[in-house]
Amino acid sequence: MIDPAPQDARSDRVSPLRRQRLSAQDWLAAAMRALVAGGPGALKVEPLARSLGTTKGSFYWHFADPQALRDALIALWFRLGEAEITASVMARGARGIAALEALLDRIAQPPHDTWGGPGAEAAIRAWAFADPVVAAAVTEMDGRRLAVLRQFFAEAGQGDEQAAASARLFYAAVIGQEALALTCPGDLRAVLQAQLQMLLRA
Amino acid sequence: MIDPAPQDARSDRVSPLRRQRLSAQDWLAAAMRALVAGGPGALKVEPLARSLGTTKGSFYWHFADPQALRDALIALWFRLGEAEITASVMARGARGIAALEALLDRIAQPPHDTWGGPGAEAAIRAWAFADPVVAAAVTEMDGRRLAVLRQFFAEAGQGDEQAAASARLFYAAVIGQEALALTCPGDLRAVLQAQLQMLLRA
DNA sequence: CCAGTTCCATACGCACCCGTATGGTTGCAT
DNA sequence: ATGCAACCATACGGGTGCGTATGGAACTGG
Repeated sequence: MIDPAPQDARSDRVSPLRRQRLSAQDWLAAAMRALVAGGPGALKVEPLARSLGTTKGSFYWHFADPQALRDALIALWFRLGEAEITASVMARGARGIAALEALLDRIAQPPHDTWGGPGAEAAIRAWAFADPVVAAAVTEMDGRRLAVLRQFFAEAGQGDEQAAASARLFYAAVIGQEALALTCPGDLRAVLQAQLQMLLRA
Repeated sequence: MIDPAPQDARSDRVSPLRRQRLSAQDWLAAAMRALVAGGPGALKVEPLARSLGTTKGSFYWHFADPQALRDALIALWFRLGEAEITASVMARGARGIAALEALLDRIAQPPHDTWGGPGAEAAIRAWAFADPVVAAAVTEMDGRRLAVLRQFFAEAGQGDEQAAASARLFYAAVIGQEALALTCPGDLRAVLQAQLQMLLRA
């Protein structure tokens, strides 16, 4: 095929973003991008290797097998999501409405493109269809987030039942808007702000 | 219309999942179930054939190739979704709040398991990640649904801008709740009813 | 410069799926 | 019954991804 010269140095590799040596993080970032762009079916070793300008020889050095990559990817998403929560909870010890608004700011500012960008959340949630392990992680994450929201609404003066309902409606709005934003763009922050105002008036 | 007439069950061949002869509808139903259960990656000819107790020889009789199956599947979802809309719009010429409540009843009653059950909507939406054609269909569907909702909220007395915002929030709530219901079960109808009440009070 | 470790490229056997070609089977009409 | 059309099973070549084995390149400290 393409064999112009005997093994010259790497300097003439076609890949523009070719790094000399890769880390497990690089593979995870590539996997996340592939997941967002192509769904779970894109999490294959050899295509990922091509997207990184390397071969699967590198992959099997950093990971035992594709399942290990998947596990690490879910764990990474979970850690980032947890950090998201705690960072907002810890924000100057905010409580109640202040905490909710801090959380809203955090949500309106999507994660870095390195980790899949705005579509990451929806992609992970979509992935849960094809993989029970992912589904379990998403369920756990949903539970934690709902618990935090419930607490904030309770601190804002709502009763237990009302706070639970508000938490669910707010969280559903976030999920729905994030999914909707991929097809029908809109001002995520403004819409969620409106939803929050409504819920706080109830 | 879409339901195939029940074949006369030949009782001498009662092999578990084996029908004597299959139609394109049978393949579409199997594909929809596979999509919900395993994601887009499960839309492969030979696995589908096995799930139907037949071989791909049958598939390539009814469809030109896997892409034709995918196209037909999207078209089917689109037709069913459109029917859902028009059936609610046409419901005794309901308008405004009555139309919204009729729509809510329709949403709370998920489609038949033959076409993927409650997870179908979310599965299609997830599929849009991996396939631009699906993404286009989902975008089109979102636009139509939002337009209908906007009209209903306007008929309920809201101004253009307010109606648009309400439509978006209600639709996001539906999407979010459907996604959430897969991990954290809850009373879909009650939650959406609450959201609708809130929106109509604004 | 050299040895040791870290990281990657290549090759190979295996398995799965695709798409076609071909012949066989079933159902229906005459 | 018989002939035709609809429908399905099987076989085959090609492609792609998996996982391992093995040699070599790139970096490190001495």
